[in-house]
Amino acid sequence: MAEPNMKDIARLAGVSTATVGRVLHNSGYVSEEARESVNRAVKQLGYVPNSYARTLTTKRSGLIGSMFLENDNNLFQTMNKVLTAEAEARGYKLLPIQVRSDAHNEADVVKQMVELRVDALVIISDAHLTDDQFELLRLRLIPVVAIERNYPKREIDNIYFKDFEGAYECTMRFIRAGHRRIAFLGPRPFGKTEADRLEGFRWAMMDAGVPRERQMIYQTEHYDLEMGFQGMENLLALPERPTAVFCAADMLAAGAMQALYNHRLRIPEDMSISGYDNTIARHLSPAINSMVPDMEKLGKTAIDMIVKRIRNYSLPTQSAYLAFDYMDRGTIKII
Amino acid sequence: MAEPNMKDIARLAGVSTATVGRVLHNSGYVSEEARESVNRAVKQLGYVPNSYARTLTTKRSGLIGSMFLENDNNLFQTMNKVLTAEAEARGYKLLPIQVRSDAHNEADVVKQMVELRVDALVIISDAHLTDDQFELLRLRLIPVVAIERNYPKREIDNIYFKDFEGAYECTMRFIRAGHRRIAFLGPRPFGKTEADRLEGFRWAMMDAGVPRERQMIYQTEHYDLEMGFQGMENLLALPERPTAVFCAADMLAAGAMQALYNHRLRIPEDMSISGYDNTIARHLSPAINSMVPDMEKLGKTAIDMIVKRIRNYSLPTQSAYLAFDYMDRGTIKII
DNA sequence: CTGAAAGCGCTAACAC
DNA sequence: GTGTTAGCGCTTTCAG
Repeated sequence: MAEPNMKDIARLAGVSTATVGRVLHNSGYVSEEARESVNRAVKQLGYVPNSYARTLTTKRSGLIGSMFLENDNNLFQTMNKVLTAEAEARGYKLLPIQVRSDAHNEADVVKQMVELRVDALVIISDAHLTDDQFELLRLRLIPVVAIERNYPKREIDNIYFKDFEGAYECTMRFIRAGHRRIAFLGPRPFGKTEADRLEGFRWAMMDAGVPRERQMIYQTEHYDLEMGFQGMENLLALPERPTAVFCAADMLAAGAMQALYNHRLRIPEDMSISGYDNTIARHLSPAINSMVPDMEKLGKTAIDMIVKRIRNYSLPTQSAYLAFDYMDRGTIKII
Repeated sequence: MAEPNMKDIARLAGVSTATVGRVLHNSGYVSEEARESVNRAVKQLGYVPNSYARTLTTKRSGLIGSMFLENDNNLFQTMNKVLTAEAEARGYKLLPIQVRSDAHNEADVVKQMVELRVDALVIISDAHLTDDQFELLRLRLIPVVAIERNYPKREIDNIYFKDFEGAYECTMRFIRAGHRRIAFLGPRPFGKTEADRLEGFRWAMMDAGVPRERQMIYQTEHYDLEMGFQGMENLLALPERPTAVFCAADMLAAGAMQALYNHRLRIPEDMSISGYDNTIARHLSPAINSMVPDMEKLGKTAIDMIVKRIRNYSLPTQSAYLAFDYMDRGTIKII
């Protein structure tokens, strides 16, 4: 018998399937005697409940989907980890689906999620949805929470990190250490996250008395290593080099550091540097300062929003801003 | 109507659910007329099939589970990516579940997989199972393929990488460049993979005329950055320093490079180095030589083994050894 | 070419 | 305390 079911258990235990159910869910009154014989039968037959039958009846999958793009760094992986942990703590399971960039796949992920009847969906960062997909989710009354993205026209909860404050603090650290010629090396502001990081830098610099037009800013198209390399090369070629570079992502810092290495410039003696997001900062030579997002809080907040909205779909839109911690690894020279 | 089903479609299209099914699966004869009105109804109602009902009837989930431990590097993530792609090409979906190390979770993952009625299971590297869990899978006739691990007593297919050959080649590259004082910095041989890498090094060295007892070997407990750092510190403290270090994992190389950085030793001028597995090799300063596992092949092989065993569970055990490619980034000095 | 109907395994009333 | 039974939405014969 490859697939024993409740009926098999009931028969072997000499009870009805209802009683088996009661034992399995610890609900209602069951005699000690019945409970034991059911448990024995379960063990003997190696019974494992069929989640499909259960979901079909209860119309509740207990699944929270999570969509994310493939990505070199492990930021999304970490997010999924905390989401999984928190989801389980609240009686749900996380179903993480990586959106591959090839072909039709992108459009199908949401359909897949709906097919699996997820009770809610987390959209991580730039795993963008089309209007049709949002519409599908709305029709199905599936709560959606977006991380690091906002969809103002839609009833979608969102969670952001305090990127303005984070970038401001990062820059301030350089300033307080005596730097003035500080460069910004980061992506062009294609999203709020990116824009906030740039603005955080700009405001800190202005507060330090460096007017906007005199600020050194190198913008990249993405978060790629090569672009960080190129950025640093450009900055080094300037008539007046910066003494410090604020990289708006660890991966860009990694590329930048390869350029520094080629030029035989040392950190922090010849150049001060910091990264952002603390993804690979710890693994570089040397390990660099970075901003650490509060992941625990992310998990808790996201799942909390979801649970609330599952209870009441028509709640007003929820928002949250989460903090960073500065991780100092000594890559800023004090001058 | 939040959840239209086949009956709703049938009613709206003026046909029976059987016909709806035929249209949905492109099977059997359906009049053009019927087909169109069904498709129209599907669109109009935003119908999405209920996978739970389908699975309940067909007793085939179309899911292939994949279990892996959380891990700093993105090797497992890459594996899941190729497995997903290949699974989809063969009409399956991959269900990747990360085994968290906290509490009971470890034991429950397999049960979860069985609850979801996965058609097969991939065990990645050291996501080890207990005897009970194997037994559960065997009872259910669920095919299992293990990557980088072997379970000789059980009917489990396995896939390995050619770690002996890979390590041999890595070491030979140093030797051919004129090095003799080559150190091994890698994990103690707690598994076949690890043992093979160590042996590959040893044999290459012996072939180069360095007797076993004169080989410099520093063994670590795991693949941690800190252990790589410590290892390099130890090697540098030797009366006769190595001129080259073969790191049996990129992460160890990253740690080792932090030690080199502190000592102001440059790569490859002062020390030649190579990593392994090509996980973060590309991101380090400088980017280092590494062994690149053939991931495409891994995906294809794993899913192929699985499909074969789904067709015929009692096939003899299948094994595969996959090759590496050497990636030269110029971190070996020619002497 | 199309429809009716019998399950798949489980849950949740509702009786007893 | 326990058992009966009616679905959940789909696939799949089997008749037409």
